[in-house]
Amino acid sequence: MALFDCTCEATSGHARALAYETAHGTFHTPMFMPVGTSATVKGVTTDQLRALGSQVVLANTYHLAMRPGADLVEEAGGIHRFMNYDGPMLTDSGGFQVFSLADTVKLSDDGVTFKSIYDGSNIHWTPEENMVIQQKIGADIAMQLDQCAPYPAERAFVAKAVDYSSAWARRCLAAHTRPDQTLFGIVQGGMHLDLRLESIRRLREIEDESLAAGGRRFGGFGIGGYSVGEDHEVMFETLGDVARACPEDRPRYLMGVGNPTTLVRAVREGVDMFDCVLPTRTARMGTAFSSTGRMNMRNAKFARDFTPLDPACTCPTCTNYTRAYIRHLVKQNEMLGAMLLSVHNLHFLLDLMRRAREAVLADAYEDFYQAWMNSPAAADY
RNA sequence: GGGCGUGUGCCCGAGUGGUUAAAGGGGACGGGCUGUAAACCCGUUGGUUAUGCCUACCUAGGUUCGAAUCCUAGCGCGCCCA
Repeated sequence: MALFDCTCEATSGHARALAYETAHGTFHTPMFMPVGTSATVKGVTTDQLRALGSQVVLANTYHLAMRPGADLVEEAGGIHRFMNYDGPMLTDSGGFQVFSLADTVKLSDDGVTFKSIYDGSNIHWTPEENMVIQQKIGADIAMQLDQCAPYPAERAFVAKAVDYSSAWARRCLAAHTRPDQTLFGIVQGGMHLDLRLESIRRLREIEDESLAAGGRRFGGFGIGGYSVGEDHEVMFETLGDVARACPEDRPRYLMGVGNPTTLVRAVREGVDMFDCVLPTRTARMGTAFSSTGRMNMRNAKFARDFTPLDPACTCPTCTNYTRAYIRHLVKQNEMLGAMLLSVHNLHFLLDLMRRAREAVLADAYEDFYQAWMNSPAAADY
């Protein structure tokens, strides 16, 4: 396989099992990607990530550009060497910060202006400048600069977000040159199917033009702007049509979604990749994912429960520690509690997608889906 | 033995006549977290036969229309003097 080749190994209904070649190894879908915003998956070492079977790990362009700075990461030998992770990596462009830090952001046709959360300074990025930064950081996959619209939002506002995002997609693709890195486009359009399809149409047009001019194409399609406050059912009204309108020969990446049931459903709609802070953030806050549903480890009912966190789980946390101990750590605000739960929650989602992949390879995804939806956990996520 | 100070809800602690079932922390209990400004945020936290009633600011008396708040005595604790 050549760099960035994408092979479809199997399908089962709309669900797919892909193999995708990067300079740091091949990753296989369906897949969940742990989020390591500031060049660290909080509380988890890269050795542990490897042992958990983590494939792609995310980092964030906005945060790394502010601290420690893209030049420093480049000087360190790139993001992989800097954080000691030799697997595939992906950087989000900062598009999510256009949403999450909206109060400090100004948009224009020429890009985005942030007020740094670190020191209050103003940072202006054109799409080209964003590409320069992401290429210095050096992840295997860069995301285009985009605008993630909130929900609810006026249709005109969402349409404008599509305009900005597609204009910036064109400029990002033209500016992206690093040979060992690929660039994903991002679909916007909120909960409006016509805007979503228009967004996809423009991305395909942009890469057709690029290819015709001897340029590159997108390595995959990010589906952004979901999970921004809407009910899950609202997302599923359009997600399947959106996913399947994306090119069939490349990964479809539903950005920012980590709810287990949502993952199982989205794979059935043809989505291949996911990332989310949910497993690690909820872990730090004391919540565990389990085969029987969510467990708030602060709850008094676990005080004298000397059984494993999830008896059905094989992760290091579940094989070595009890609920009572983890509750004690969480209640005392001991950092080990957050670390053990982070490992467990990541294992839960990584393993869920591993089993989803096996089901696709066996052309039995519908059975896997039904089994999950009928499990005690499904209703709890 | 004498002087001065102090005693508040599970804990610490504010309050020094009425708007006080009593600020604020902590703890406890519960909830939330979705391309990470989050080891964070939000509730509840005297009892009850509950738009009321009861019990409560060391104890017992007292002043007052009204006291956690003022007075007296006792008890506990702290510091200083002997």
